[in-house]
Amino acid sequence: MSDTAVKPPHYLDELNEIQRQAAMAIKGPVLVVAGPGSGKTRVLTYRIAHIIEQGAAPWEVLALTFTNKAAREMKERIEKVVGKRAGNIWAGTFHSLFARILRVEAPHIGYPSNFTIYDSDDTKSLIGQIIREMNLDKTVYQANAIKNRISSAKSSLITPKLYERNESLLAEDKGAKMPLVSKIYAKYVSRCKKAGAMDFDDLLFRLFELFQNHPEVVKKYRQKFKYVLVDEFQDTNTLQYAIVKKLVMYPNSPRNICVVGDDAQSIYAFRGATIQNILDYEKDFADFGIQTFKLEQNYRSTENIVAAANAVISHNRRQIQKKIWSDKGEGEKIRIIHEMDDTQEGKRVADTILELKSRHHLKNEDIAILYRTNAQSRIFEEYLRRFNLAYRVYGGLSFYQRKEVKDLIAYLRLVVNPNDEEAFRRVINYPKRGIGATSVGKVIALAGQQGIPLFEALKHVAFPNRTRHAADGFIDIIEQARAKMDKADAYELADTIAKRSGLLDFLRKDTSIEGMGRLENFQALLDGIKSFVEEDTVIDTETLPDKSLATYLQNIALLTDFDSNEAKNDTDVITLMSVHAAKGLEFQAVFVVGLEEKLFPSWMSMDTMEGMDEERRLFYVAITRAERFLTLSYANTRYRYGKMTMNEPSRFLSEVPAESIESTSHSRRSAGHEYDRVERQRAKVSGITPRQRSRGTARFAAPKVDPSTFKPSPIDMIEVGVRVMHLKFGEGRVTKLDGGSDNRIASIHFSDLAQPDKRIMLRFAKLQVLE
DNA sequence: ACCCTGGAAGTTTTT
DNA sequence: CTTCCAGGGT
Repeated sequence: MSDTAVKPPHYLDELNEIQRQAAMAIKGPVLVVAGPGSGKTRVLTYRIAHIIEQGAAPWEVLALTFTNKAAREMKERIEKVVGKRAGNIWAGTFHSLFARILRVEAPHIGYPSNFTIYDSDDTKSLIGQIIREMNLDKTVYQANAIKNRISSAKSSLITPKLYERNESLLAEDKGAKMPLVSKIYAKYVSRCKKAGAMDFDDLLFRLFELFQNHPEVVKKYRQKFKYVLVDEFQDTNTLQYAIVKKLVMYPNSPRNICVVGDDAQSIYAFRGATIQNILDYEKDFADFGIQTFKLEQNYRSTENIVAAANAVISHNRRQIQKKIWSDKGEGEKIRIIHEMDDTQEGKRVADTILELKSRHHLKNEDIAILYRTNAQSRIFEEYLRRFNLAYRVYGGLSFYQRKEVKDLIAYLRLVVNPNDEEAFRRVINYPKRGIGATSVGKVIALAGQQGIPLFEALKHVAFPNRTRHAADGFIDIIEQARAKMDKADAYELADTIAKRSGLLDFLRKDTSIEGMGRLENFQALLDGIKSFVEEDTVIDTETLPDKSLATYLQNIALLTDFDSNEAKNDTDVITLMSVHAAKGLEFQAVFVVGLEEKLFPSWMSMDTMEGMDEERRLFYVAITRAERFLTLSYANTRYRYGKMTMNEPSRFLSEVPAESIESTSHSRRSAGHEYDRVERQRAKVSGITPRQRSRGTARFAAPKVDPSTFKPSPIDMIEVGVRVMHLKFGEGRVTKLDGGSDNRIASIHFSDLAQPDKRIMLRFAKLQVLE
């Protein structure tokens, strides 16, 4: 290259050669195959920055991600390069960006622009309602199962009409003794439409329909979005890819599209995702000069971890060839923890966390516990609390799914969209106002007869006087708020409703601990609405981000647990989450727990090859979250629905190469800590398991320390002469200290023991100083 | 119309 | 072990 060549802009200097090529190839179709920790996000962000630096307007860039968090991070990083303009990039989740488009275009397909978004609970409840109305046996027609079937039909572009004609789907339903699923599907769709509501899948499906049937609309967006990027492409479903194609595949299109993905990390097949999309993509764009880049250097993990990951994934057959490597040095070996039961697994993990923290100066935020099912978090929470380790559980119930929060939101939804059936049913008699099941039945009957919305029917049903009065009161609350909708902002409306509906008073009356918690959440919701109103968001020139209630509701409908503002308060905490939720994250130390057959891999997936492969990819995702320390754990028995179950160790454990595994004190053969061996021995003798004893049911040889109040003191509090408490040895006095600062050893006299003098390494021991 | 209670059923993974 | 719901009593 001559010396007159332009030096690449500075932000590109932060990329390696192949990353830079991928970032700079902004014209034409691009496929980036990105292994874990290979700087995928970095490439995407600098690529977008580059696109803008090369002259494109921010709003001409469409970047589709799977989580709000990923989108937010991306925007923040782009902002560092191109400044405030980054705010105008269309970066967000499929669902949120499509909702934004639909907000404008919905009238084209017979929806109001203030349509409601039904979340999973709404969907499930409506399906349940339909099943009840059809007088079907709900133990046969399970709402959840049907919801999944409808969801996957939509994700494969199958309308109710197509469903009815699809022999194989019908046969499957018959086989499952549910021949009427197609009928339920049809009813469900028409009820959603009548309610002016879209479920999560509709946000994609309806947009596709819109693009399909309204050429002038799709044309508008084709012209607008000159650059399209898709993150986590392996997790897109048929429908999502179909929409993306609608946007970039048309005559004379520049086809400036870049998809980034890793087939080995595809973990959402259950939701219709298919790596077939990657293969199709290569085929679809083959004639248009597709460029493929493989990012194979892992900057995240040590060589041991990468080697383990490679070995594990090699058990899967179909995959895009690549060799992930790291130059971070061999690093620590992988530890395996084997315990007798789930309780001990919990304790041992907490134990190991303490040890890691003191030995390697890790902070809580460097540590994560990952499990296959959310239900597993409990035991770990219990022990982390006992050991005084701060943590946060992600997943499970998000803030916006809590009852007290949903109740107020239902009122607000009804104000914005009086046809919203689910919101109506939720609050028509909550708090109790004397409109019971019989009355609601009348409303539903009338609405059905006359084909009018429930809220409309409520006005016209002939009720007894007392009920009529109650109904009028309810109608009044909603309609007064609606009348003020144009003038008042979201907070004013919400505040009024909170008071007038009686929700606030109702919550205030409950003075139990849980009740106060609920009130707190309720207030937090109001505060949240207030800050939504007051917050200065970057003004988007196209889709006016107003402070209206409708906008607020749309925003929160697509938030997950990850996005709640609670998370910001507690910073230095250990992360507990499902493996699915951990995708895209990284931690210094990772614990993958519950590695047993039927749990991880899940029993639901074990009967098919595809299912097993997906579980293995899930395991691959789990172990590649770790930067330096990886611990895998399993237990022989585990409580499920209150009864004990026995499990074999997960097959995945045996797929981890032996040379990556620490073999000294924690090998698979080793039964565990000294403490636990003692416990088990005692159990054998007394017939009492450690589990029972730790619950305080036994009086035998139990330590005199109550583990639930035991709080280990910091090491530097321990001095000669100090009285201390030890979990297993009881009370003692420090007689001597020696060893260097990193390696101090205390001699302690425990008067209750047969052999009272112990020497204890302080960095491992947990001692509580007694005042 | 509302409250209480006993029995049954349920847990993959998520936007 | 929880959560949900139906059915009976008030």
